[in-house]
Formats: sequence, structure tokens, C-alpha cells
Amino acid sequence: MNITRAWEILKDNGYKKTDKRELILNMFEDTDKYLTARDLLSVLKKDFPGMSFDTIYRNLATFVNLGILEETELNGERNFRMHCESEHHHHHFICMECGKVKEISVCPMEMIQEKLPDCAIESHKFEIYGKCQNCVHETV
Amino acid sequence: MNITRAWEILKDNGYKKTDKRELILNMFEDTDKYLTARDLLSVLKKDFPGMSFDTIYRNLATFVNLGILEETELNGERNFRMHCESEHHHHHFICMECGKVKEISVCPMEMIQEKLPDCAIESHKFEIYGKCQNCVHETV
DNA sequence: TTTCTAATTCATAATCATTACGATTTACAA
DNA sequence: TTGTAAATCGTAATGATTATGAATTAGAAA
Repeated sequence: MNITRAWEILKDNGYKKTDKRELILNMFEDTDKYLTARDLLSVLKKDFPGMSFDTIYRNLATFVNLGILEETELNGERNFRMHCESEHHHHHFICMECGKVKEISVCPMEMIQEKLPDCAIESHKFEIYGKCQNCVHETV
Repeated sequence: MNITRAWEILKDNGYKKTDKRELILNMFEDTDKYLTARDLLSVLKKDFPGMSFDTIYRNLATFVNLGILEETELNGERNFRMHCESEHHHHHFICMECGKVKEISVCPMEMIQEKLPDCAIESHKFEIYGKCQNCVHETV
């Protein structure tokens, strides 16, 4: 997902272009990591001291609904990042040190459905946590 | 994990046998579902109106540390259940309707490590959500 | 361009889960 | 039976998130 596409989606759905939304989207475009509402607020407060929780959370929810951002829960906090548009279904390795995210193409769901013949599978979460190459070699 | 084993573990680690702990463990022994702190409190308040958050949360943390309970995050709330002692590593299918939990023996982690040769994988989460046999057939 | 209106934001308070604290009570070993 | 560390109670604090009502603003229509 790039920022141009994000604006298209917003416009198509009747959402306006505001400076706050622009700042938020820019922050996501600049990184491949997951960010929290807190991350966003602490940066955006510099440019807009009055920036409020409401603005952040409402916009994050909007972006997720429109498929611009994707979301996961990491130690009790919601984390967001630009939605990947890889053509194939995939999962993520998340570095717990620096936050870097890598795509993993393996997904065992086909196997799984066979094992649960009578269940209606609605979703699944498969995430791998650890340290990435760089962080493994860092001395603590 | 059964309750007798749980008490052994507690005793071995210098924890005392209290009526509150007994009630909490009994609730977990009676079900195979995940329970929240709220679930526990709402039931236990009947027998012990004074039962406090502190007691619940402190004991849940203790039980998790000792491996008596296992924990997962489900829509922003921590959920707990008796730790499975299956001899093999496995994952869970969780019915979002009734809360029933099924063991899934498939785990793709061997495959994954190959794909991330330089990363130190520390943990992973793999959960499947949906409706179980019974709940699929219920009319809403 | 100006005006109108719905969308957006601000400031703040409410809510919900969780954690912390000081005083009191309790389990259990000596 | 008693002493003491552990556990609990009652309540308050914290931190993330959601809600509210008033004020502002973007963007379409005149």
C-alpha cells in the first residue's frame, strides 16, 4: 500500500483530505514497522501540540476499516502498519528488538481445515517473534 | 494439568493453600475454555463478596509463572485456561461462539526456521478462530 | 468566490482492564 | 500456641481506548 492509493481509497469513500490524516499516513509510509497510537501521538504532538487521542484513534479505525492499515495486538497494545498488498496470503516475523517485520510465505491453513472438518474457520493469527539478523548480533 | 498436580507445584514453590486459590483452580478444572479475570470475579463474588481484583490478578500471574495456567490475548482481554500437558507441541482452535478449545497438532515452525536462517525465533502464536460443530448448526 | 453543511478536530471526561498500596488477616511451621 | 511471612481486602492509581459536545474546517454547490 502506498500513500497515493490510500488517498484514492479515502476519497472514493467520501473522506476528506486533512493535514492530520496526511501526517499519520506519512508516518506509516516512512516505516515498515508496527506503530502504536502512542508512537503516533508522541511524534505528531511536536507539529500539532493540540493533537488529541480522539483524532488518532478515530483515524486509525477508519484506515483499518478501509484496508489501508492492518492491525495486531502486541503485549496488550494495538499496533498498526501499512497493509501489505502482496499478491499471496502470508504472515509476519516481528523483531521484538527493533520492530522490523518480515513476510513469511508459509501458511498451514490448508492442512488445518482438513483437521477440523466440521468447524467453520473464520480467521487465524500466526505470528513469529524473535530477533532479526541485526539485533541478534547487537551486544546488549 | 489436574488440580492435584497444581497444588503440588504450588507447595513445592512455597505457596500456601488458600480458599481463594482453591476456588480459582476449581473454576479452571471444571472447564476446558479460556476464562477472563472478569469471568472469575463475577462467579467468585457470589461466595466471597469481598473478593478483590488484586487477589484474582495476582494469583493468575502466579499460576501462569508456575506453568499451571496458560494465557492468550483475545480482543484486548487476557484469557486463561489450564495448561495442557499434551506430550507434543500443539496449537488451538478456539470457538468464538461458545469458547470451546480444540487441540491442533499441526505446527509449521520447522518449515519457518528454514525461511529465517539468521533470525533468532523466540516464540510464536498460532491460533485458529471460528465456530465449532455445535455452534455452526445453531440458528442465530 | 462565497456560502453551506457534513466531516473533522479539539479538549476533556468516561470507561475498561490491569496494577499498586497500606492495613489487616491468615496459613503453617517451629 | 505463637510468630512471621504470605495472602487478602478495600480502594486508589495507571494506561489504553472510547465517547461527548462544542468549535473548526474541507470541499462541493451556488
